[in-house]
Amino acid sequence: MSINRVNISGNLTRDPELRMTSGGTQVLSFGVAVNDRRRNPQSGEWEDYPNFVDCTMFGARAEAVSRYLSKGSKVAIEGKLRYSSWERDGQRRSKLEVIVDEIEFMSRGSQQGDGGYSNAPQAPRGGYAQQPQARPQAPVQAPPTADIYDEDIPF
Amino acid sequence: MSINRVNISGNLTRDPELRMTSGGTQVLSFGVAVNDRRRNPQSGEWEDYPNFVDCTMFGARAEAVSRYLSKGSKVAIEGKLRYSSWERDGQRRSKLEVIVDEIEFMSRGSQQGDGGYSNAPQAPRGGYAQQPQARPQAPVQAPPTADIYDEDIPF
Amino acid sequence: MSINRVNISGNLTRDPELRMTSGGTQVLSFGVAVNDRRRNPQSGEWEDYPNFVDCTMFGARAEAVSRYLSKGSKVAIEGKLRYSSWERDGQRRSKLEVIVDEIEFMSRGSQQGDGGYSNAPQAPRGGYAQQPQARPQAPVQAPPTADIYDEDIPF
Amino acid sequence: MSINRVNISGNLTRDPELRMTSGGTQVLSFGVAVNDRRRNPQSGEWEDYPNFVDCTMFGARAEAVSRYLSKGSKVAIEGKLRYSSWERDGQRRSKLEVIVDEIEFMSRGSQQGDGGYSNAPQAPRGGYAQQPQARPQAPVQAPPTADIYDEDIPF
DNA sequence: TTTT
DNA sequence: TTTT
Repeated sequence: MSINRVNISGNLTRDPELRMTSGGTQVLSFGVAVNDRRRNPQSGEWEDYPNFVDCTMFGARAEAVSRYLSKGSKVAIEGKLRYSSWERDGQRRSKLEVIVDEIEFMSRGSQQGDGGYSNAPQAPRGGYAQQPQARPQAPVQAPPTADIYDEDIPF
Repeated sequence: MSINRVNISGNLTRDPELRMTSGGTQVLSFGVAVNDRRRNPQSGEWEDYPNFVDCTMFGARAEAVSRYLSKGSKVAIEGKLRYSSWERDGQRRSKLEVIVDEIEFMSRGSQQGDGGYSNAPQAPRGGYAQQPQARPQAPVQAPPTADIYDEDIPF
Repeated sequence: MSINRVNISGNLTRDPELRMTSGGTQVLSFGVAVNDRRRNPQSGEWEDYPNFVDCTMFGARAEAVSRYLSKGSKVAIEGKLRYSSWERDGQRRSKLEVIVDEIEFMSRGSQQGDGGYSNAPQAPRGGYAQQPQARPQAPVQAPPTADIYDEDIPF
Repeated sequence: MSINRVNISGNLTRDPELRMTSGGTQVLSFGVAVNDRRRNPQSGEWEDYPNFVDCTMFGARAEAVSRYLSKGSKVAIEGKLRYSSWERDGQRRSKLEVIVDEIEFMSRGSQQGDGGYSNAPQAPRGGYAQQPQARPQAPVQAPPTADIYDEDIPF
């Protein structure tokens, strides 16, 4: 009917949260920081400006995916925009988020202590009862940037 | 660096607004309703759920484009997500919008009185000083839907 | 699994062809010219370079859509890339095409004689038995471009 | 003008090739296999159907990127479709490829011998004179798939 | 011509 | 704040 398509890549800003609708549908929520590299008008330096995008994923895959994602994980996502609005304290609020159709893991998250990075998903930790929120919060280790810019070229 | 790409189609929810930054850059703002056709769980009827997407376009094309768009215009847009946040009344607010890289006109808006439809952009009305907001608000004439669904098929 | 997403807009290069698989699935084939506007390095003039993209659409919607499209129709398409290869005369041949998930009509095609353009889909001509290939081949009337460029701006 | 946007992810089918136009522009060519997971109609098993997509990247980034990619590397790509045609042996030939605007590394390729995986790009091996084609062809070590499917869920 |  |  309409075209509604989003493709983004970035890092999870928090551990994903898994919940269930009353109808039994699994719902996974997480935030993705999509960095925009721009030159700072003042300093002239290149800086990353994060675009914080809330993402929601439904269904059985949501549950499976949740076990492989944590804060810091790098992902590529395909989905669509979804608008919602509500009222709070007499004020109209609204948000725009991304409903995830496809997700690819570009790294495991920050849970490992070895300092290594891997495109292999982390081994799922804990049983199905374990809530993602219950994971120990390891210090976030910034992954090395995987992108190349003209300014990196030494000639 | 990151991938950040949005493709949407829909109808303008209001006349576009053109303004200028202090640096002289033209900025065009408009809203697009991207409809999502879903079956109403209660009634079982097909219904359009609108996703309201705020769009911003920069530069000289913004000014040109503004003369061809009005409330109701159907457009196809390519752009990227941009997040911004600010504080109001001690409350943190944020929004996600689409920065427009490419726009295509799929109809003229609602300004014509002849009931005809055209994919030709409306002739630009008025000179450069005329503000889009100043346009007379003609009654909106709904164009027939241009999409075909399985349920339309009579066999 | 993988991300595979294409969004294009352009004009049909020929009337669509509808056929049926042995399994009874409807298959619609058409070509879309996606114009790329580049400056000619010799003349310095802006020129449109067409990218010819073969598109295929499956299922009941394919049949319905076929009645609203003809050579010259402007469409916006969302789909995915599909590769296929075969052998002919001992030579390996391959092609890349777009499998259509979503299509939007941006104009009716060239079948009308009035020279007018419309974003209303053409009234379906003929009953269900009528094959698209049977349509009289009207001369193609180039639709006016619906896009605005910087160079159009008279100041 | 037109919308022309492609987002894909997949694995390099060969080491990238870097060349230079007569005008001094760097051109990087590589193939990407974008897998489509479908159930085999005969066996009922899930199988990967590869879509082989030729990719071309221009400019200084092309040269930089070439040092971080090799056969097997997983990438996410954003770009546009480009059609070209030519004549060979009196036969008209054409191809559709993707011109790369953005690339992200989702793994290093197959050049390492340590069996480890990393989302960190491989350290660039060799000086600028070294041609990608000159790289020793290490045995390809398949990374574990980074995607989760419903059928992986053990309940 | 093909990757995982 | 909303379009069709």
